Amino acid sequence: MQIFEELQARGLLAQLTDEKEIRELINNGKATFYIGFDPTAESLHVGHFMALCLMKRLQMAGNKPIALLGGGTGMIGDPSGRTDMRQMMTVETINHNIECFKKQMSRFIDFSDGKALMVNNADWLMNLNYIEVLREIGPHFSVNKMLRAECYKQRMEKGLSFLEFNYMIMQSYDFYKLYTDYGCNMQFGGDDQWSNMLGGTELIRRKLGKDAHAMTITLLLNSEGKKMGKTQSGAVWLDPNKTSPYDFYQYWRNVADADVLKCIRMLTFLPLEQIDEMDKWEGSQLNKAKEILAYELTSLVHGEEEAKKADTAAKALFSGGSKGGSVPTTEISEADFGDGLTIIEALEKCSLIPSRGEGRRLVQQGGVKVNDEKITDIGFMLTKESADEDGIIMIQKGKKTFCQLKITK
RNA sequence: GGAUGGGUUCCCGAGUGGCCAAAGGGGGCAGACUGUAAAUCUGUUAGCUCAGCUUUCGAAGGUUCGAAUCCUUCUCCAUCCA
Repeated sequence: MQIFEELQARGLLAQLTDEKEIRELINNGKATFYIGFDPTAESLHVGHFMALCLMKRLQMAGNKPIALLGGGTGMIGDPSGRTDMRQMMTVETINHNIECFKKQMSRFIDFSDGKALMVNNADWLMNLNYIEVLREIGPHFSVNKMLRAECYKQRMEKGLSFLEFNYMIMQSYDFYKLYTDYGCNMQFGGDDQWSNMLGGTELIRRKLGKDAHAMTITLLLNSEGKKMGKTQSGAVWLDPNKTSPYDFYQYWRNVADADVLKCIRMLTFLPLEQIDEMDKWEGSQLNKAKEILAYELTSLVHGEEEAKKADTAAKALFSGGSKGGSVPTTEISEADFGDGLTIIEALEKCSLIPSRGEGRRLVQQGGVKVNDEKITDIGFMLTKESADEDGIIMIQKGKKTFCQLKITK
């Protein structure tokens, strides 16, 4: 099975400009393709991860990837599919984020010996001359057509600023620039990028009379149609300091039954035959599939060692309550611990609650356990006797959230 | 630039002088049931030193014993006209 067929079988392909051409190119390793990443945060997230995996797969098949960092486009902010304008980022933030992106990307993609390129569109976008651009590029874009683009639909009701409206033009220009400078003949991206990407192929055709191709990756949606990789408190980050390997593991361990197989297919590198086998699993057997998903992904993102730790921690906690592995730990000095902490103070210390009021409520509703024993008295004191020989007190919030409070000398 | 409508708590959305920390829904959190799933049911959802107090209804002033509600100015958004 060749790379194109594999991508198809994994359900990764969404829209393509020309299926036959693209198949031909990537199966024969003749594609030089780019994927753009706007530095919107200081860490990559799951959506980026999918794109990077795609990059890796195609690289392994002999194609040449270009990772484009959006130092210039990040100054504008992509309005695609959003209901309101992004907050504008300062130049400092953008540069900081770019540095973070670079580090993370190098862990997934081999950039050595020109096997892959990393470029920053700030290098050419920042110095454009307004009038020149208008005359060179402007005539090739129809405002009517742009306004009809799917990605602006939501914005036609709420309002779209001229700043954001120009995003598509900048992205199109990127593709044009990469085509002329690096022979980049293909662009990949998330499915929400489709109209922006078509802008690029169109521009290349109009300006150079050449064909370039675009292909989008299916957005990873859950069975309710929402983007995966998001939690209440924000995205699931790849940076271990922003989302710990344990939390990362838990996120995937907890996906809905209906989504497990899709996630395994799209996100892991497990052979398709093995996945098809799992497809037959049902009911509580799917729990096993979730473990595999969580383990595989954690291992890809954080390394095998971290994956093992998260796995042991989870198994220990959910089937007994003993400690071990990488359970989130909060340390407290003996002096700070003093004669003891109230249960509320302890919850606060472990960042398990956003406010003390919430803590009280939790305790009163029976949502807190200490060393596996339910606490319902809000005046409950943790003392040194609560700790085991290693000075650890296991605090549990709800069914799934654990934190060990460790008293250090 | 002109006219009109609007900005309410995490989101949507009621509220038009005291009974308002503000209806209802969504989402979140917790409990029950389970498989760390889904569905369902129940409770809860501004903060604190929690039967009390403090901060909140775009912003700043003002009227009033008392303002999310009335007045003034400012600001932001949408629609229509230019």
